[in-house]
Amino acid sequence: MPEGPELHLASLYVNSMCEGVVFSGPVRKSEVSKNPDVPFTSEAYRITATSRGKEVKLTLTPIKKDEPKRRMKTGQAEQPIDIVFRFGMSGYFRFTREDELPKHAHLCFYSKEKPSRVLSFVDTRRFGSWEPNGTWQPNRGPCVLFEYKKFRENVVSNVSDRAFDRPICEVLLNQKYFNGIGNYLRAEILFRSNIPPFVSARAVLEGLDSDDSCENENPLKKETDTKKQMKHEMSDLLRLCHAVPLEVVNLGGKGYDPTKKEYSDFEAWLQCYCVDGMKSLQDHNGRTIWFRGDPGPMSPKAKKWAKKVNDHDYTDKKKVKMRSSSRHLHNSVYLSSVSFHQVAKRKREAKVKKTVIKQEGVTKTPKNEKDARLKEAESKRRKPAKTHEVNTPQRETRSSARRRKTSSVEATAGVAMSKNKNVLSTGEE
DNA sequence: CGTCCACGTCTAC
DNA sequence: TAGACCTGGACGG
Repeated sequence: MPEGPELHLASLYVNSMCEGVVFSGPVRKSEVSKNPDVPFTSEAYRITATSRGKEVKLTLTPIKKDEPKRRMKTGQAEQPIDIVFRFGMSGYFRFTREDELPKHAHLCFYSKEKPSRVLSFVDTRRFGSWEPNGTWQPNRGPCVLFEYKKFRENVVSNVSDRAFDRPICEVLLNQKYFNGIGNYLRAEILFRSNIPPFVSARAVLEGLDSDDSCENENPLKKETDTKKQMKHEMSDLLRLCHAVPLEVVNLGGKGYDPTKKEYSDFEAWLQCYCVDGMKSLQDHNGRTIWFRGDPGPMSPKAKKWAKKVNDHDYTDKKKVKMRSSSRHLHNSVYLSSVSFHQVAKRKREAKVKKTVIKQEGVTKTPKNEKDARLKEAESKRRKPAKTHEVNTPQRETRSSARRRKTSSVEATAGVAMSKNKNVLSTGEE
């Protein structure tokens, strides 16, 4: 669940669920968590939340009574405290009855009522963390959602930073500059801007104005600037870093609470990430980047895999093959956020009908366009084309009809995508 | 059953 | 620039 929009939706969730609720007693941590204890206890306190980028801050505010002395004695808090959370890969908040505490609830706040209700921080994989009396992590930049102006200035005034030497898709995950952007957002943002993922970040960003003209509400200016301006604004990468996550927030808070919603909205919203017909590659940090068309000049090619088992091309290829072919079908395991889960499921189902074929290439020879076209045509023709890997013909059972996205590991130039989102190809070999 | 994969940081060689 | 840190769903055998 956790990129900027989900963190913000989490804060909205806490504020709406906990409005008017009085909490009481100590904050309890699960046995298994390695995060710090939260040394706070109060007879009566309230909880509110705010978010910034990929962090959420809970504020516990004791409700005033008029006997400070007594409270002092019993170690009761008088002053509010903040707890700053990072969600890792699977964190989220839930507010439930005490008897229905979710599995993997690692930090719990109990309400004062008889059968208590509990606000809990749930985190299956435990990559999440919290800091009592914490502040926003100092090395993280301004929030792409709610500090847009500062965010923009921070990037524009620092493009000379070595951090921008890298490909844009990798820089977008740098929280010092893009606090709130994560793996699905970077794919969606680049997709909409039509910028290949592996082009130099500096090349893309330098020349952008620290002042986003969209922010100027000056009507005169609007009039004078025409379509050109609009176009520029729409394609301005930094603006998209704000606008795209905002769209997710606007899909609704319901999209967040795993119990309530259908996640079809979120699924339908994705245009690139895990979408059939899109390509994917591992970036230099081993993260999967989804994109369409040309990967760009700084793409990692197939080195990553090739180098490992260099001599043994059989095993190596086999391995590569497995990844590429099976990966797409599975990216679904997002426990904390059903949305992703559902997304994958839907795609798989849709897949059955469609028949997409793709070709993988991780091997040498980037082929030329003609080949690409031939391949594509070929794959279109034979439906469930098995992808032939050089040595390992990988078979795909029709019955299991798994879904498959295209992947292209090679930096093959953009293979023209057919409009049918289903088809694609990119193969090498 | 085993392998692969996942919305993210972290720290250590 | 690798691992480490974790759990669990989907698949393949």
